[in-house]
Amino acid sequence: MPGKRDGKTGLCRRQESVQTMDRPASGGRNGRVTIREVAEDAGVSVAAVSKVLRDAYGVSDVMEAKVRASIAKLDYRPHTAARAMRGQTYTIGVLLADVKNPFFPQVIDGIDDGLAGTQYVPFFGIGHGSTSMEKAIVHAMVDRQMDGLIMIGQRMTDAEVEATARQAAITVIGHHAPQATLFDSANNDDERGGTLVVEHLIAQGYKRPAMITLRRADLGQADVSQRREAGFVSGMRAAGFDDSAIRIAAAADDIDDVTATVRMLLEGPNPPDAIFGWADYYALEVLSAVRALGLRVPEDIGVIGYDNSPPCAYTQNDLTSIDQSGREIGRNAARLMLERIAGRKTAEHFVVQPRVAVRNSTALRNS
Amino acid sequence: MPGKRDGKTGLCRRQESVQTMDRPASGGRNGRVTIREVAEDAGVSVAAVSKVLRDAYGVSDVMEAKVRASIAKLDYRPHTAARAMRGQTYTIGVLLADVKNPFFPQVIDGIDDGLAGTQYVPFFGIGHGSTSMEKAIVHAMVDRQMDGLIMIGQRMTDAEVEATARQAAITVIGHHAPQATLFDSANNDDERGGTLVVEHLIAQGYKRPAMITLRRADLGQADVSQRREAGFVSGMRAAGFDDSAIRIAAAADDIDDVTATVRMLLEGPNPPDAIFGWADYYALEVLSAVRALGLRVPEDIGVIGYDNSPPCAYTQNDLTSIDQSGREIGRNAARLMLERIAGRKTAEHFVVQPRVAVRNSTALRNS
DNA sequence: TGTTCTACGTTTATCGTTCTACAAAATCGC
DNA sequence: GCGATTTTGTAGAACGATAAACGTAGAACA
Repeated sequence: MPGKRDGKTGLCRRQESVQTMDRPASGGRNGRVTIREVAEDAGVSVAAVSKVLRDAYGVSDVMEAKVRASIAKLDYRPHTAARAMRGQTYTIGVLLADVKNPFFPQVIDGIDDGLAGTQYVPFFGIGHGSTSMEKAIVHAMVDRQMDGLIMIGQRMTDAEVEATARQAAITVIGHHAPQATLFDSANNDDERGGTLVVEHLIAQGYKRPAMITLRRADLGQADVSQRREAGFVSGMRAAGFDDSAIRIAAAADDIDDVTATVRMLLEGPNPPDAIFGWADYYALEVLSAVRALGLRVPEDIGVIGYDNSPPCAYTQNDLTSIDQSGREIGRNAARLMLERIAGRKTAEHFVVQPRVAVRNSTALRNS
Repeated sequence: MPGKRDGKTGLCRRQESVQTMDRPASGGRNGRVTIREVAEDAGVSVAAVSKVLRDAYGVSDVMEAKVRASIAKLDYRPHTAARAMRGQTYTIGVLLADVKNPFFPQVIDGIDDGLAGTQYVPFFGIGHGSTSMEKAIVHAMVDRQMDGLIMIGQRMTDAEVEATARQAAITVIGHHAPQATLFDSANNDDERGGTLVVEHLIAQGYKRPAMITLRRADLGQADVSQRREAGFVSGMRAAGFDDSAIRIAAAADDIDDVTATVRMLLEGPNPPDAIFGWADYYALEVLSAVRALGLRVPEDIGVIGYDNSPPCAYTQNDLTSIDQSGREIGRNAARLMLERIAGRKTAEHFVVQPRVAVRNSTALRNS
């Protein structure tokens, strides 16, 4: 018995139990108005109300008016779980790889923009940077019959995403899969962005740029950090650097490791004079590390990030960054999602061009 | 059998659309394994499977083993929507007042801790600082039969929360309602925290502390910013300040307004020598503003925040802050929630004591 | 020995929607 | 004015779980 819920089935001898009214928090309807009551009140059939709700075909203006009046009068709200049994849930699951990344709020704003005025509501799952947690969340979303999933910065493989795509519409953000046919994507051109970084640093007069990127075992070529690395490399080559002079250090997603990696770079032989953090939240930690070493930014060392998230603008950061129009990306992701749900069967991959948002952290002038 | 799903009622508004047979995106089961198939495979009744699933009373070990084997073999996952019709959804809705606040991730980690090992999954709704949006999200959560709601930093009135509490178990975080009986809460002692700020600043030698707080029309006494203000005021009084010397300026949740407010304070008569931002994300903007004015921190002006969120530790911020043990709060909120769902009927209000996390931004020494 | 209790398992009604199939009414074409 | 459509509306079967009610067999008790 211990550990089991609900010790009483029909076993109680004294069955006279008074039907208490108090509804515990869980289960059971709470005097919720149902579609049946609305139908009764409006003097039409249940099916008619359902049609009005879904904006379906075959509803006269007069009937619609009656039904809407009753809905308003009774303050009826459709029971989403019941809907899910037959139709849609009008719910979009959004998987956030983590909640600390200051870039994501912009994307979320964009998603909200794109969903505004529809019946769809976004709910968020937070992956905490763990692939297994991401998978669990995706499962939980599918179990809940969500109509579509938007995944931001997730690290699942394309195959895993495609498997899920058979159960719900999917749009990925921060993951390049231009060849994918079963799901859509919305991104900026991360490779171009990586190259922009080099071009900007060189133009500012820096001579020895290095990059700090994300260290993870499970990254594939589709990952944004890898694309940015690729762009960085080709930019460096184009600027005349020998491959042996192109330095990319990897650090775990953890301030201590980022700090240690920065130290290693700066205290080693031939230290860089500018560091590119693959994302703002890395670059902000790079700033912290170089300041802790007593270096001046931008004179002793330039720092540049990626995302152009709000903290970049703070005076104490004043961080140059690559703007990837997060809000625009979010807006388009929502649009793609709605189109998929509406029936589009072919894949679409939205890409926006990045640009440099110049601030003081790379303000070294050509000497 | 696989019969004709989706003849799709020839009812489309315009008859242009040719409905294809497979609709991955919306509705309909996708070859999902059902409880019935599990029952058949295991050679027991569906009720038996259901009992195993719910860990309910009346299951022999041998039957449980059989059922679990079949579940594993068929990779069965319960259909949450179907469960919601009769029982629970095993879903906890978490309302985040906004995503930008760097304090919330800690709380979320705590919630995850508290939910780990249970069947419950948290899903997040994001309020973007708008009360109407908060209400919409709460509605959406209730519509989806979520078993409980944890609200972080929301601004709804107690009456509104209590109305919702009749439909789902509720725990609030960042909102003081010690008298509430229908829902639980988990907080730090914000009033004490406000006083701690004054005590710390005075001990460091600052002479004229001021506070910058949140300006909103709809704040009540239950709100954390108000509690912190109250603590600040009583701390100042205890330190011997006359009421006329206690300055609390309000700024909208917006970097430009915070910057303008800081300017106004510092360029006005009798400027403060230390500023307390009611939350870290305000204090970080205060730091930005004072640096933009060319002031040195901590010599010319001390700055202190509240929450002790990760960015405080960055060298460029090095921000003293009040630690309110967010993770602990989150953990307890989850615990309270699970207890409520399990049937607790009396309210419980968890409070943790705040403490000062000293850093360089208030390092002025007694002269 | 008969009665009660307990443990375990099944049958079946039910939750609130959607959507197919069908009927009735209105409109159209000629 | 009459058949052929189109429009508007309804009835009722799912959807996949939960849980109340009940059956049965054996153990414990008297």
